[in-house]
Amino acid sequence: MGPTPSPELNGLVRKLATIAQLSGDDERAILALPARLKTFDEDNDLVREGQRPMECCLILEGLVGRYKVLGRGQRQIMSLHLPGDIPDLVSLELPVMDHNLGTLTPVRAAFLPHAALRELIAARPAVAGAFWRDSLIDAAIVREWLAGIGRRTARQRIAHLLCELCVRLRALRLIVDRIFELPVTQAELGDALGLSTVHVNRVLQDLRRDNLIVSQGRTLKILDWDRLRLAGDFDPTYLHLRRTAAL
Amino acid sequence: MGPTPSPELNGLVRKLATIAQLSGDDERAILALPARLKTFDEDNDLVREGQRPMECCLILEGLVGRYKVLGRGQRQIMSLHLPGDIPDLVSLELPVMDHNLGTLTPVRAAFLPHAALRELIAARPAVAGAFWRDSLIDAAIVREWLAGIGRRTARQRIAHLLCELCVRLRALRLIVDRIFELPVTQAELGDALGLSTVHVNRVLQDLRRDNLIVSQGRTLKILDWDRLRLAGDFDPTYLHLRRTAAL
DNA sequence: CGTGTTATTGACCAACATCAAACTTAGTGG
DNA sequence: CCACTAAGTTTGATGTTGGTCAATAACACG
Repeated sequence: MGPTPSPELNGLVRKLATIAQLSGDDERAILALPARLKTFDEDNDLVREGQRPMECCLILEGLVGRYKVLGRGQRQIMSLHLPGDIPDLVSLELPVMDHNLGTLTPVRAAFLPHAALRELIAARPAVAGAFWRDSLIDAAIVREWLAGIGRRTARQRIAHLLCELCVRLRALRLIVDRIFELPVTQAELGDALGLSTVHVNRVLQDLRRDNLIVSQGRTLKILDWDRLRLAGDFDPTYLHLRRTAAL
Repeated sequence: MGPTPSPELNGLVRKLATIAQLSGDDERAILALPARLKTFDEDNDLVREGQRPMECCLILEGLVGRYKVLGRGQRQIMSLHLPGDIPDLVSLELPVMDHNLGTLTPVRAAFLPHAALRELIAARPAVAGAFWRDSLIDAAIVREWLAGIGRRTARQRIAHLLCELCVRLRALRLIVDRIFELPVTQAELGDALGLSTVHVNRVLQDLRRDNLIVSQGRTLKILDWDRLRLAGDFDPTYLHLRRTAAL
């Protein structure tokens, strides 16, 4: 008898369901993965550059950022990861981490041994395909960010990111309407968008002034989806979601 | 007996050899792939956003750029692809292209049917792994570019890109020393780096003035590798090459 | 030789960064 | 319940990198 099927791994199944179609057997095989649960405070690293992890971390709850620190201590966040993501799935094929994974909020994570994941992949081609697909989508999101940082204005970039997070959260059924927690500081937003904190602040004020969004505390509410989408030049194709319902 | 083993596909084998270890059987299976050869002039699209390709293109010769065109006609090149690359391998899992692939030089390419690639992947796990690994490295390169555009100065970005291309070309044994053709216009460099043509020009002049590089025509020669590397804050870890000899 | 593309220059400008201070908020312990 | 503190946000003043526009020079190619 294998390990107790963790209800914890349901998030992974749900996430994969947003991008691929899996059979009941596939899902059961995923749920049977052995997992070591762990919780982290805000601002902690799950995995660090240079490490050679023996496990992959599945996010159960909270927000994780993938980042590098360049030359003079400047941080660039390269992607944001939501519950259901396995941001270091990459470590299965690329043993040495070339970036850090850090929590932006308190995080609950499940650590899945490489060996078990490899078995799963070998035994269940559909799951292997879903994982491959997931890392390709991950890459597509990074490319979209690259295009944004390279060619979009600060206002566009911020609007775009808000749209992206909204769509991703809705696809995961973590929000229903267009109201969500954005538990990141403006400094972190800047690190993700290649902007300074001060500028992020000013642009956010603009967006509020224009009634595109409101935010009380860390709750963010998109007031005018269509105009925000327009302001951010946002087109969700690059997310490659299965159900366009997510829009 | 399958189709004639094309010497053309050797480039793919050589490329995969730089990132993964394949058996003789794996290599023979790759070489047996059916391929439709095609040549393109400079500035043509191999695949376009929105398309659903039924084949993947393997670059045999020339330089290919992956790009998007945003809102007001501004182009962002998101990656550069050298001979041996299959830049649209992604289309196997993500049927709708979310970007364009265009030639920056005249290009010879081999088109490989999806069906044949799927059979290859199903039959040879090591090849599947190599492909996965390849797309993960592709993503790692995009992340590095993202970090650069987000946080590095124009000078650093340009120096970094020159270093990257040099290392990649050497890994493929396409150059021996540090002299290579950079058959791209300054406008294209700008599109890749998120800079204007004018600024690219000025920074290149600086690099020449500082004796980091020389360029006659489109032949580029790195004069002072160590200082260029320093100027670009370049660390090749993210390329995940098998032989560090490439340095 | 023309003719079109690419590189170079100069003048000017805008977006965004930096610095530093004040203000808000949320949490903490007495 | 009220300081007190630390983190985050907001503001203003000022600086800089790199963009834009437009013209000229250098090539490359037929």
